Amino acid sequence: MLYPYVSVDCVLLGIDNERLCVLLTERKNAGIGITEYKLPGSLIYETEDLEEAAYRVLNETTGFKRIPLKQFRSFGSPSRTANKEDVQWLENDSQMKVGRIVTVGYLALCKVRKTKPDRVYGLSKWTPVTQLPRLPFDHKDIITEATKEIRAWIEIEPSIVFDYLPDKFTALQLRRTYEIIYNKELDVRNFHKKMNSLGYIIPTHETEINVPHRSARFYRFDKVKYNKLHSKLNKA
Amino acid sequence: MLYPYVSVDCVLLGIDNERLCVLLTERKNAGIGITEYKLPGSLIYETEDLEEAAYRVLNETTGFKRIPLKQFRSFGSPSRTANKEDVQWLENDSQMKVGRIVTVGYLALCKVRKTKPDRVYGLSKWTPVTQLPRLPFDHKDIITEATKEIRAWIEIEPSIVFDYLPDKFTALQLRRTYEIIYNKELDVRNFHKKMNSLGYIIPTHETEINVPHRSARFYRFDKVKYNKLHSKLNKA
DNA sequence: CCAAAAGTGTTGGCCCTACACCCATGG
DNA sequence: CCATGGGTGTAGGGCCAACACTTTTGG
Repeated sequence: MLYPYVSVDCVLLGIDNERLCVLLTERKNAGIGITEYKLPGSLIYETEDLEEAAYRVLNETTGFKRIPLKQFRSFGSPSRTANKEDVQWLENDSQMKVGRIVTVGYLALCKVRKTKPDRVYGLSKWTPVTQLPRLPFDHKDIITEATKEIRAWIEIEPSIVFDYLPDKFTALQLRRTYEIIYNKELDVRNFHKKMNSLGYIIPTHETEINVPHRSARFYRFDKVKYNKLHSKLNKA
Repeated sequence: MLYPYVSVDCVLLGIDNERLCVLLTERKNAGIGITEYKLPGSLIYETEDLEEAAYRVLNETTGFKRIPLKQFRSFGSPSRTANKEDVQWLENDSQMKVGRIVTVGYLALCKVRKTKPDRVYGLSKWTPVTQLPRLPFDHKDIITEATKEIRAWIEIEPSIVFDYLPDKFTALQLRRTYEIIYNKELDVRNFHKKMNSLGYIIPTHETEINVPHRSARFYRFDKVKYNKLHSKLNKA
């Protein structure tokens, strides 16, 4: 049974074509010939924890099950449901009468390529955060808050960027990720130095092939070493 | 009209007798001769924003109106309301039937002395976070999360410590505040240097009187200078 | 004169920044 | 041979941490 007072919304961020993008899902039943988008989200079930609901949405939308999702803020203005069209759509979709809804925002950085269209949510689409379409409720505000939050989160838990990257990645890919998220250029040499000094980014013996320039080395993220280094910090 | 699905809880932290303390309010109607405590909190009203509700609770409990309150996390486990006694009390108190409740946690650092007992909330009591009594729902978890959060918040917005301190304060008072919140000793000389280098902590010409040792200078927090310094950071 | 806290400078290490050149590869 | 990105070292500045003594005041 759905609990029609509280929802979760997931802001899934990824990088596509050198732009920071957010995953939007198609609104089903928006009307004939009309395609509208929204943040992936759902009313919670009566017996479901908030985090559980967020992981359900993540999985239904992307197929991912275990990437770290962070609760970053709740949104509860009574005027969230001021737009009658939005409420109407939600009532159709959930088959419930809804009044005011407080929503809990969750955030993740994840791979753009691997997401898939889904039975539950319909088509989804990675959209640059600078080119958002009209969105229902206060979804634009939620996205704005989420993009601010992601930087703070990466500083606390740098490992989340490796959920976004492929298992083997080049120094350039990692650098670009930081450049796009922080929206500034980073010095190549300093970046290499820092990367090598961390101890948990391990050079492999594989390199790129078939590139029209010197081939880049692939690196991998060593989770075990990372965890050891970070568990020490907690004690200090 | 109360909205019996969502509540706010305020974790008001302060320092008393060299210990980090949290404000707990008396549960009214707990039973004859029994004194029970809880976090100051309330169901939200139907037309009230979350932040509005949090400020209402702050004001009703402490008389403070404008100190910065930060939303830090929501708690929504279905088992929050597992304890029937807690639910019973809440139903008595609110005169409403309640089932599951999602609560939004707010956090502030504030002055211990100036709080006052209140008509709405009954007596309140500053209690060391290491000596909490039995608390209803998941209030202990909420306090634990809040004490973790306060450090991160001070780093982002150092001005909040001055809401806790009196208008004129000594270097020792400020240092003790940091020592207690971060739970480690700070070097006196380095602390003075840092304090003087910030530019928004202004020495006054007043000093302590009637102390059995060299009297300390009072400092004040210059909000205007602070804001100027910080608005530059936002642009960079 | 004693106890208690106030106040004050210097040094070394670490980390961050800025900056320029040669290397490997495919076309 | 050229275009493209890969990969490397050094020097200066700022910030933090460590460290000890003299001053003031009340009792």
